[in-house]
Amino acid sequence: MSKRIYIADDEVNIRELIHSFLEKAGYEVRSFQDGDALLAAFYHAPADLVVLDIMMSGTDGLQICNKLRNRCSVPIIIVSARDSELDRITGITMGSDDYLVKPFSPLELVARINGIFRRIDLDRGQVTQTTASYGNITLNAATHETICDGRHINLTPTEFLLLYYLFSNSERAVSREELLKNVWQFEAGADTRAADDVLKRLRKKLAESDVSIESVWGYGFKLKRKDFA
Amino acid sequence: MSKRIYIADDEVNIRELIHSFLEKAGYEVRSFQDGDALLAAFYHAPADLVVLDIMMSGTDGLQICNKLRNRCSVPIIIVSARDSELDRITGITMGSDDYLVKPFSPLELVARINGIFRRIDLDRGQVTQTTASYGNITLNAATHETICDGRHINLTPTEFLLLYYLFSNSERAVSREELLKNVWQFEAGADTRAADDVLKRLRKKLAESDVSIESVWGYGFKLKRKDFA
DNA sequence: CGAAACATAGGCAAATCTGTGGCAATGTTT
DNA sequence: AAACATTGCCACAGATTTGCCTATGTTTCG
Repeated sequence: MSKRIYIADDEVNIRELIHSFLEKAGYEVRSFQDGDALLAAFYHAPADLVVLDIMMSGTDGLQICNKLRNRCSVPIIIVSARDSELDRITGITMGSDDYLVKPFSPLELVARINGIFRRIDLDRGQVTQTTASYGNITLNAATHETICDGRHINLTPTEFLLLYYLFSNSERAVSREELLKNVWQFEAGADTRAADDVLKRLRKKLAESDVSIESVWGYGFKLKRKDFA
Repeated sequence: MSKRIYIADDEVNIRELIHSFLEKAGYEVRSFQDGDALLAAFYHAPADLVVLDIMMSGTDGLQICNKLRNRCSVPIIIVSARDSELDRITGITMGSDDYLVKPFSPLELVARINGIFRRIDLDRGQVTQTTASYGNITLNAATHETICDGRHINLTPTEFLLLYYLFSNSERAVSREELLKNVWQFEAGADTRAADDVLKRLRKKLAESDVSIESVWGYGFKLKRKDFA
């Protein structure tokens, strides 16, 4: 799920610059003219990270930072035109996670934001990879979602399991028996065309995608990318 | 317990400067002439944070950073005489938590190190933190209060537990069995649709909110924000 | 070439899953 | 004691899934 970032800066140019860069980086962004507006929105629905200018009309960035910090552990980045050692140290000591001096590179901001999220992930120790990809399709085992070029494909449980198994063994052909054993947990010997049926439906749903499921005559199936001539 | 910090820098003056400042700040410090020595010591006894110069004899700082990152989640700060946007972005993207340009203020380094440890503490606290948020809803485990847009929502104990569990696992789909096990503490296999019942009531109560509880066919449930197209 | 084996597509119906409203058992408050 | 809240269960309806069946291609092999 995409992370939500709130920005407060009273210079409209900077605000929109940051906004567009962060959106391009895949975040959901909302920007605000001043800290009080941000704070109100945050109370309404918390963000995953906050970018604050120090010099704003109304409550200044440091105070906003303080209020947020008292309330929760949301990561905060302060951006400011003021550049002195003392300013930077104050900003960080007051509770912000980083302090950038204007003019700063939007790309650096993005990198630092990514870094903060990475730090949080590392601390959480969540390194479990739950996705499998092939061609332009990605399966997410954690959410049971199937994405093709950003679009959502609706797969039934059996279809999902079968495709996931194929994705996990994309480099080789898979036999029907193997599918029945691993997807259906049947014991070998079951004489059923069930796998063919699911495959039939999968092919229909994946028609628009990059991925095709070739049949290996007399054996089973194997994944292949369509654009491979 | 005092935290242990390792420093690698081949300029002896800088090394000792940093060393003394960090010790004054209450950390246990060991410094090394180059990255390889630091790495060897780290394998022997890991540190809580590492400060790396980029330009060192032997393996350079970025590579050391990489090796450490592959191995564990220790926080890393890179210090370097090279100052360009690209250098900073590369450093952070490669896995460091911060990038400081020489000459830097030792006090700022200390402040940033404190900041990183604070971030880790905040994240750790999060696990046992009393509040969980999703969309515009915040659950407070301590008071069993549920707030949506500042308004109060009245949840029964079971509803609260279930929603709290969903909030804590908002990034993935949760199966019925898992819910029964964790919310009801039933052992698996209980054939009950109690979860569906609570979900039914929850959905009704959350109808006005940002949050919707989607069902994952044949599996369980997953949180989703409504304003997401 | 022709037959047999295998694979695919469409349709169908049984089985499964999910949401809803109602209801009763239990415990709690007034 | 009566009103209330909570919560699990049931039955029903609607939707979805899925295995099978049949008809129709496609490949292999004698």
